[in-house]
Amino acid sequence: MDSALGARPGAGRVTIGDVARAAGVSIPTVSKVINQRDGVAAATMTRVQQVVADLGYETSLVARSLRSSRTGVLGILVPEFEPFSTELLRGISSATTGTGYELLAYAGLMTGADRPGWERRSLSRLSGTLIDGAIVVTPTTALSSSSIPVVAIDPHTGPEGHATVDADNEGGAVQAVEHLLALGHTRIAHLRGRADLASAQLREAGYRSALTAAGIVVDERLVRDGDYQEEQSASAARDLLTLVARPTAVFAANDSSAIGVLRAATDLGLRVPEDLSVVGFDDVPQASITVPPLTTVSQPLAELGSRAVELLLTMLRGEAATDHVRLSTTLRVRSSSGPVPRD
Amino acid sequence: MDSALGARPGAGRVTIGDVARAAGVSIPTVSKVINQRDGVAAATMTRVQQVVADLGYETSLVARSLRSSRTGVLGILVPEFEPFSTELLRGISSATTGTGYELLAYAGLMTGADRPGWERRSLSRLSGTLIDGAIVVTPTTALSSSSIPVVAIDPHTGPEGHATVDADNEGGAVQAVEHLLALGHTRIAHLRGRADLASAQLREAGYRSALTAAGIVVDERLVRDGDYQEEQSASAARDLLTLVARPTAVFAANDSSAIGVLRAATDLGLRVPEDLSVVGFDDVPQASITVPPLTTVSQPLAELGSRAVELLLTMLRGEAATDHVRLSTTLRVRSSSGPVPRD
DNA sequence: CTGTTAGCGCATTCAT
DNA sequence: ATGAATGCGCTAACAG
Repeated sequence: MDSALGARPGAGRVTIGDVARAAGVSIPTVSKVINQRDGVAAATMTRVQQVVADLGYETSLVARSLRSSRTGVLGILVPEFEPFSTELLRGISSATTGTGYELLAYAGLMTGADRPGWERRSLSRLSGTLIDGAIVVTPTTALSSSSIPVVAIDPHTGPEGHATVDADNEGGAVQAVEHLLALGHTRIAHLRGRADLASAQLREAGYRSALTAAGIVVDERLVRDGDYQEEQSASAARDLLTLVARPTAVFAANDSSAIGVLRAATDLGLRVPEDLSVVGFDDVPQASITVPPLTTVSQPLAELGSRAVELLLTMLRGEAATDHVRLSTTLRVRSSSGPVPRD
Repeated sequence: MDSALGARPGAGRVTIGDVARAAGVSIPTVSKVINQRDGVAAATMTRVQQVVADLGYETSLVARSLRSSRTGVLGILVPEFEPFSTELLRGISSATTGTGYELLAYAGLMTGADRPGWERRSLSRLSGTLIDGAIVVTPTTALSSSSIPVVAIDPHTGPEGHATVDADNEGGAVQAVEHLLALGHTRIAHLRGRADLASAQLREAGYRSALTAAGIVVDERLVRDGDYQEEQSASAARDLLTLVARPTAVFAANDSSAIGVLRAATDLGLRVPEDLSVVGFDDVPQASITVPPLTTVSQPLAELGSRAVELLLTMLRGEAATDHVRLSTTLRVRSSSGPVPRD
């Protein structure tokens, strides 16, 4: 007698087998009841449902997805959960509510050498199929051949190759620099982002074209690498701000960089915005609580997320979809930018 | 020649079988190589590793978890992705980085009648075991008998029954009310949260005890239901603010409610803080960008998350752990509170 | 209407 | 050192 087998459901999970045994039917019958398939007597059906309720049984996502091709779950793949991706998540979440899909956000949390390629790995791990479709946040490589529909948000390689939702990086940079020009600044520095990322290249391009359009020749000494990081930006800013002819304004490629500039300025005894104007990019929640509050280019993060969901749902329905959505940015003027200082 | 078999990995996922075939070995051998078990010749090992790299093979989380008991993934279960849970996520993410675990955040996105019990259902779906342990955010029921370690963040039923991390709700409410008392307010109203939630009850208790300690008898007409929601709070606030003896200050049970109060005040032509002081609870990112910026009780959300991770990791290691962590709150004084108006 | 037989992709004995 | 067989929980064909 295999005594210990069915007796103690308290130990582990309740499986479909436990339900079948308790209801006195076979496993496939329970499966049919659960999946609302017909071919089950009404009496059997209610009895099974009763047992399911009693035992608190829930089908295992894992086992089901191994066998069946549809799970009703959308996957969001992010490198880690930081302000940028969590804001996207909010938009994704509200756009998904009521569609019948559930959400599964996955962070590989890769560090160092493993980092590049995280999106391929994560996608591969979840595919096959835990999820019916995926939204990949800031992938650094193209996700061309995947077995499920994939939408990329702000891909670092540009919009080639897959369905994409992104913000107007170049246009946003132009807005930022034009704002500074309008305030009278002419010596405007730029802390660029990671050279390998499309967004960084576009923001730099916007910076250059706005200056050129205003008849200003770009002074290459005023263009430094901030790498999208606060630390590195702070040290680059220190260099910049101790130049003989120091810039009166800095356009940083993202908010983290801008915060680094703010720190450097404070360390050097420069007041913002009286002595130095600073403009960032992204408008993460932290941007409004810096001292002074940061003027920055706002990306509609939540909307980026919801548009990605819409695109993905369209693809899931098998309908043709525009494979590229670009949203416009808006300049959020706060207190870190002001008129050029008179000397 | 079974030509179409191993040749086209582009079609679906690359499975362990594809690798085995390409490397000319059996599936178990590949499995051993991948899981770093010994019993494989060095030559075979490197050959298999080469093929794995070439094909970009990654073990399927799904298949592995069905068979093996450990997945190296921590699950975060949330009702949906809103500001509260995404802030927690950030703390969880940074605390998990470098531990070797990956993160899987799951939102059931239940609405209406299905809502209660979402945590049981989600846990059951992911258990068995996609995840090695779980952090459940604001569960409304006890998760006593689960097959994996579970930590609850801010459980709505109080700290009974499971490992818990929460903030000092009552103490925070006391701070908020004492702040208003210090500003000279005596007619202080309270918009309470959902009656069934422990946090709401504790905040109300703090409100009452702070008033009582100051020798003020609670005026029950000044205590209304806001249900933690902006809409309902706005309408309750409208009632409150049109009373003959209207309150000069409102302590709202959370920030959403406080924002509702702000709206109602504006609609009625009342200035904040000149005519009315408003204090919220939570300090979600939005609290700093309201007009005027909201004075509120700040919960250390990111730290709540990281402490939950620490607790969970301890449990996963099989060590004994204190099963209840309570973090203190701090009052964040911004501009929505001021001295009592003179009349 | 119900139960039997397969097999999803993988990890684990146990043979060889 | 390697491979054949088995089973995880579940669903899809079919057979009774």
